Amino acid sequence: MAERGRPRKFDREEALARAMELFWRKGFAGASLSELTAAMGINPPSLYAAFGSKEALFHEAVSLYGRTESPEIWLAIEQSPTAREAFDGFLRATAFSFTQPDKPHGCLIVLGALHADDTGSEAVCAALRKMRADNVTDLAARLRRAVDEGELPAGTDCDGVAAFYVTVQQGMSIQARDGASRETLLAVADGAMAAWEGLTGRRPAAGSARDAASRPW
Amino acid sequence: MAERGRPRKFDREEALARAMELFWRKGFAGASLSELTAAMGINPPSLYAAFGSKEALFHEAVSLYGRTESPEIWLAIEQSPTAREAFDGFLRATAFSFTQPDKPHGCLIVLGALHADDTGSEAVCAALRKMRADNVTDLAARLRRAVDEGELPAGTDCDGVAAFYVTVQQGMSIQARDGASRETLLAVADGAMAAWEGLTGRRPAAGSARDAASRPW
DNA sequence: CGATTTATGTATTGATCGATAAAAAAGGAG
DNA sequence: CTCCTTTTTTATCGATCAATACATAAATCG
Repeated sequence: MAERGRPRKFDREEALARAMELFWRKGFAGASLSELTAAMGINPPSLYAAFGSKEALFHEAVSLYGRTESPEIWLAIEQSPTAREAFDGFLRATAFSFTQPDKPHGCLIVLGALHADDTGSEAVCAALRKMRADNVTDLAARLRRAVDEGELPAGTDCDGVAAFYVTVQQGMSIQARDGASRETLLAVADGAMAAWEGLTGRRPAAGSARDAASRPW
Repeated sequence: MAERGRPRKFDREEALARAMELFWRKGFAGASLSELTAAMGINPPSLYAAFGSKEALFHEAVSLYGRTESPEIWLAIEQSPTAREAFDGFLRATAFSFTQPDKPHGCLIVLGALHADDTGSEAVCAALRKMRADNVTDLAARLRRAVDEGELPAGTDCDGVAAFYVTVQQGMSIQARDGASRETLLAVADGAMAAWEGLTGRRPAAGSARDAASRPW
């Protein structure tokens, strides 16, 4: 039952946290093995013995990120009594999470691996893309609940509204990485909420694209 | 006056277009020299003789991108009679530009170099960041013009509104890269325009962050 | 104790990165 | 033709990439 062999000298969770921070700041491809091992305070063989590979380490780092950095955001979605408060809290918690002092700004899941190319990062890129898609699904589910509960009209385009708010959140990752202040991101959140009534009120029946005849572009 | 020496065998503009397309698809760090030379149909010495370095080639590619891929978007800003039509056209042109068949989806300026780390891409990253910041400035200038012309009230937070719409556009880059359809992006554009009246109507004086006590909803 | 097991530190591995050296090739100038 | 300039092709350069071989160290087991 007891541990066999030489005991590990470093704290696995602590090393993983350092790796997460580096991936968050520099992306999957941008964080090299030498940088990772330096940040984690270990040598390459220890990294591979403990985590398997750079890609496996990244997946664990993303999992840790989801458990430690995002929860306030999704708590707002689940625990707010109304969908409007849920989405407002979602965006406001995002503004706070993306501009924490002493932490990389923006979201690891958005900024961690955008290009499906970088040295065999296809699987990594696909995993993050799926997480981003799941976010849209979760937001849409919250909107459908609001429709069922009578808060929103039956004709609400839940997928479209969810896509809009996720798009704003993803844009906030770029803005945060570019140095936008917390106040600026909160103003962006307010802007997005200004669309709430228009988006969730009675919609013009079918289709979101207006007739193209009137606009040459 | 005439050309001296052995004439160049390849078309410089054509090769640059191929490089732009590859950078657009894979980012600055993700596009390797071997991939670039293969796409451009030339050997490394020809690339360096014609463009100087990978970074200089990227800058030229970004310049070409701005001249060939974006203009419709900024035409909408300058030529629309009202600010509302300007921003609506801006987002709709973006939705079209980001989902062109046979071209990488999303924006090179947003997706080309997000992490200031990748192998000496600091200058590249800073250049794109400046272009993104200039976009906010340009949008804000259009809003100030609308204030001067009486279309928008004097208290309009032009910088805040511009930040909001740029954030939406940047989020559309992520969405487009993730496979969002043109219709989805147009719906997102409609969602952002649903915020127009709320954003450009009379605002609560100073500051963008609300005091939580007086939610108008 | 010796045997076993696991982790560590050092030193590399082959592959690929961005960037060039060197020499042959293709044009105009004399 | 012989120079001169510039581009071409071929074959790399040293640095860095992600990932390991190998021998040693530190623990438990019998």
